[in-house]
Amino acid sequence: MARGKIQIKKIENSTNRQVTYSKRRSGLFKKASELSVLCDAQVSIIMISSTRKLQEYISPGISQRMGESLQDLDLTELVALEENLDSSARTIRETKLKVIDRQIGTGKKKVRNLEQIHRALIHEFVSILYKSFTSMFLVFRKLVCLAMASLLKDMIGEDPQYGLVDDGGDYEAVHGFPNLRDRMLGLRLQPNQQPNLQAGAGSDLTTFHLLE
Amino acid sequence: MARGKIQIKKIENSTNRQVTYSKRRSGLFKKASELSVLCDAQVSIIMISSTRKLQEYISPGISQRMGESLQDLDLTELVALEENLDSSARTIRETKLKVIDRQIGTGKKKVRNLEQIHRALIHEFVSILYKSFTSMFLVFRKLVCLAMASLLKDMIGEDPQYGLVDDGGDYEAVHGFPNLRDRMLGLRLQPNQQPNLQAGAGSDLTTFHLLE
DNA sequence: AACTATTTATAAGA
DNA sequence: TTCTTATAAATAGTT
Repeated sequence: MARGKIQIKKIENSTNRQVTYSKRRSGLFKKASELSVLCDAQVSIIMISSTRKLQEYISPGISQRMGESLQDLDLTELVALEENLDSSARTIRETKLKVIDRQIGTGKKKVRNLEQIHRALIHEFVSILYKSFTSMFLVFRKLVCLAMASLLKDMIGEDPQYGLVDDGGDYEAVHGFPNLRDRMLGLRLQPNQQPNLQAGAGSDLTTFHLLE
Repeated sequence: MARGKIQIKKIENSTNRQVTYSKRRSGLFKKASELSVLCDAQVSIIMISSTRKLQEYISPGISQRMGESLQDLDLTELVALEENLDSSARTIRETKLKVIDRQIGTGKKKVRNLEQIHRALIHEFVSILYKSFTSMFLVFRKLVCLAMASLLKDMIGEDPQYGLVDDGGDYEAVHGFPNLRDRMLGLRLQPNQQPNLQAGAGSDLTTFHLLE
């Protein structure tokens, strides 16, 4: 868009492609940031470059209860969040039932007003749901990253020479590892494992170096 | 950025805010699309407007094995994907072990070459991992949306008059519903439930109307 | 939805 | 990587 018009097709030159990626990523994140402020919206962007780097933008102010640093999230948070969600839903449901009780008690009238209250309750409930959705995604991504880091550690781990002991060849015992689901569940017990993660300086931009 | 410079702060006028949201969302998604093509990258954007609409952009070509329409995903896909991932990891591990065997068999030489092969295997493994990550996110989001739709159905469901039968007042039995986790697990058994979902016409833009 | 005067983003070059 | 700058693209305010 500058010293000449370009065609929107893959840039074949690898260097140019990376430079353009970097520039346009900045532009995209800036636009996302402006949009979230101007329009009071929540925006998340996840990108994976052709060089296998995962980078993301998450607009601030996602949730007062779950807005803690990404680094501090673990699976227990997910459980807490779910309980939080259920608790909120329960409160809303109970309020609704009280309203229904009252309406029925006064003779099954004021249906229109009841419907308005009902709508307001739904509104609050959905608000909680969508906040939870965003938060749960963060937890989920965090879990996957931790599991990936854990798997990778097994493969590139402490053994550039594969740590092999020529003791008969039970390689499977040395190299075997549990599947991703077991690993994710296992993280519940060891929450402070750190992936090889490089956070932007206090900003909303985080870069994960997936490959050494 | 046109007929006058603006300050990047919340637009207080609701109409203007929505108009700007719509315009800038288009711009953001266009930029994302261009970036993914130009730089051969994968880009996902998730936005929630101040009017409680969730919208997303996902760059095409995510995965040949999981790239099916979002509408067709369900929890069984997640399980299949996980098995797929484990299978791939196993293949890579076995190949690696064969290479190690051969190297050891020929006298524990060629360590440099072995390391190169090892790196290539890691590379392939990470490639599978990040594809899986993206796919798993899609499945996860889909699950949450289904669960949310299911919960919402309970609240606004078939009963504008709350479907109450004045039979003694066991409202809890009528209005009680399982928690989100049970609901998500339950979806495994009823995969074709549809949320109130409105997909863009074959494009990469999907809008979820979270509130009627 | 369209129209433009401006601002902003950015491609190419340094 | 960062800067410069000519030019393309995005968009704020208006109709």
